[in-house]
Amino acid sequence: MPVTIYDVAREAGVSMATVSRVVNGNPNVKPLTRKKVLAAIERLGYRPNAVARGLASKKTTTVGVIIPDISSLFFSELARGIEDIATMYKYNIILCNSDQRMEKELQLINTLLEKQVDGLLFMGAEIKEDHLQALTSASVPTVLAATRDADNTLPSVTIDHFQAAYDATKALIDHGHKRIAMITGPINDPLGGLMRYEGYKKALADAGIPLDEKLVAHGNYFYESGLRTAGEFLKLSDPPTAIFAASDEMAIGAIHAVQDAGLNVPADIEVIGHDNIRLVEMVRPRLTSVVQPMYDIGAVAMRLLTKYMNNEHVEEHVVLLPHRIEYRESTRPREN
Amino acid sequence: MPVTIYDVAREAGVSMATVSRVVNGNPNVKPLTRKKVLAAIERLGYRPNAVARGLASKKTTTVGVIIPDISSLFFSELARGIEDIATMYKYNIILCNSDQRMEKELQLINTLLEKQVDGLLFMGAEIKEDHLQALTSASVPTVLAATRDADNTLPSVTIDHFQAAYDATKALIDHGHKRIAMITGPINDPLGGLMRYEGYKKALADAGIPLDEKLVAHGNYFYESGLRTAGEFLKLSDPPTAIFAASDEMAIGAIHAVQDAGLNVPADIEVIGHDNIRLVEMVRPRLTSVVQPMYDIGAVAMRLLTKYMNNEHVEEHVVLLPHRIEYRESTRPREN
DNA sequence: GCTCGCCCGGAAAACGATTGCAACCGGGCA
DNA sequence: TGCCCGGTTGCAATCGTTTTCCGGGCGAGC
Repeated sequence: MPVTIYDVAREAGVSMATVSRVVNGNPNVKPLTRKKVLAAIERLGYRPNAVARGLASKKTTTVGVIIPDISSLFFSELARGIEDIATMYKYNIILCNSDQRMEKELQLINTLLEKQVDGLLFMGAEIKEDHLQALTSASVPTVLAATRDADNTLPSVTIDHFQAAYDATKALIDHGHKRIAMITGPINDPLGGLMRYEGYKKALADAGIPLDEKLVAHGNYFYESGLRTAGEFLKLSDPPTAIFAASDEMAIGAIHAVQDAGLNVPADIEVIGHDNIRLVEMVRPRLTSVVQPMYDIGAVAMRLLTKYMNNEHVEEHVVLLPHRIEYRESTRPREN
Repeated sequence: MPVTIYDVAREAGVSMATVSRVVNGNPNVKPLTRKKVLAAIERLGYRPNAVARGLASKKTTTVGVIIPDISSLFFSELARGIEDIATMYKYNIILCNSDQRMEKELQLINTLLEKQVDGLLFMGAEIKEDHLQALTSASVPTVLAATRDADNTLPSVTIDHFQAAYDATKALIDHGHKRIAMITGPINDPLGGLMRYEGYKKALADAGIPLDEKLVAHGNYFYESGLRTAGEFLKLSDPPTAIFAASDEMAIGAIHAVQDAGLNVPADIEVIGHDNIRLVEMVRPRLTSVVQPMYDIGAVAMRLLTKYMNNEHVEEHVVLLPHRIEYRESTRPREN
């Protein structure tokens, strides 16, 4: 039978209330009394029951995290940022994989609310009406990380995907390319799929380069799909001279497709990836990539959430983190 | 104010006890009554409070997971295995990063026990006396994943690291190599550092090849350390003709070191990695590697834990999963 | 027609904390 | 000497469930 606050109270000759005060660092306790209580706690090996505490105080110091797939390089880095900041603020994380399946996402939200989490951190692709409804069905603050809902009703932390794709495409254009292929994400991913594609299109348009549908493919962010779709590009009668992929894995797949075709990166074809995951440094040639600060996105999102949980004032609930392009050997050195 | 079981009871015209029975699927409820209760639940949008439930039932359906670093490819895959099985058995996961720091590990164990987790899944390198003591200070079942304590007092799920390293080294020997380098893990890692090293030594000894200390380096499992230590090997007057690394990242680093020196893998130097993370398919040449089934280790560990939590009988508390070598292009085709 | 069980469902006691409120205790001040 | 006051402490209600124990009602067997 575990020792309870009552046992400590008896042992120390005080009331439960006093023990509770000592445990919670309430200053209204005489130093001598505090010492007695602390001694009793030590002697008995008392460990406060967080569940009971949660029931009484209506706070669990736990936040729910819904993530598409923790085994993904991208999301695991994000998760690390989340967890670090959570720890810093004394919160624990209940981690759930959703596989982006809506049904599972909704169910997870519900489960987490049942567990009385103090806040919710949500990652996913599309945010539908059902999500919003589920998320607001209880009054726990929610923050979206690396995602946004269509009309920005929920707080979120992302980068400007449109601009990022624009920049990457522009960089390729500045290198003199006219035939620039893009491997984007699934069409149902508003940010990774659509926004990046839009940025690509805009950059082409601004440069007066006509869009060629044959140079656009949709991948699933994984290596395989990059390898495959880039392979298709190379079979065209008029193949691209540069490729921009919406994920690093796909970009690396593209590089290998190029190499397998006996061509050289970057001499024959330049490649730019997206996200700048750790992987980009582990391939030859090392991959030029749009830096999406995953760790920071997670960290900032969690920080934001703590503010909501403490009822602190936040001035801007939609935060855009800066991005930039990290140039490596999969693109040719710039002129300047 | 959220709706409670009491509200539901009033709405349905029954007692709290009956509502509880319905919610928990207790069969002792007349179908008609059940229907009334279910209707009331629906009408009110009742969501059971898991904290209160946990207090009353002394079960939280939550397990604590202590992991060195979730952003590592190796551990995130493991975590995925854990989470999948946990979900399957209706458990949630509280995920904590330890960075292998003992102090933090002990503190995390304590926090998780305070939160009344029903079980603990621990990953780390070395298990010391302090760990054992902390882990047994409450009576929640614990399983080690991808780790073992020195005298196997705790349940654990791993592969046979000694044999795995032996096999890898042997494969290299069978290819005719005499100068085989090893990049192993830190010396304070009993499995990844020591055991693998022991297996390597034994294989050499069995083949009558003298151990050359200059061909042994300790890395930290990361790419960088593979790149660096392999670079050192190549500077030797009598460099190795094969390298076995205790992690895939280090192996890939080694490959790049070799390539950067103008040599060819596998023609000049063969390389074998360890773990078979997803990365091995994303480099050229693709990496031959010892398969450590991370996902399965996590899954099996979690499954084992559920058995302990349900007081089911388990016949073998130390489980060794099978390993094998997956041959790819970083080694030369075998003769047979 | 009566008794014996068996279902069902209710009352109420845990579960282990937090917390508002009241009480107590000296000391300072008038 | 009496009163007020601030700092400490205790009492007891409360949080929202689960679960034990009990009793009422009803069908069946004799």
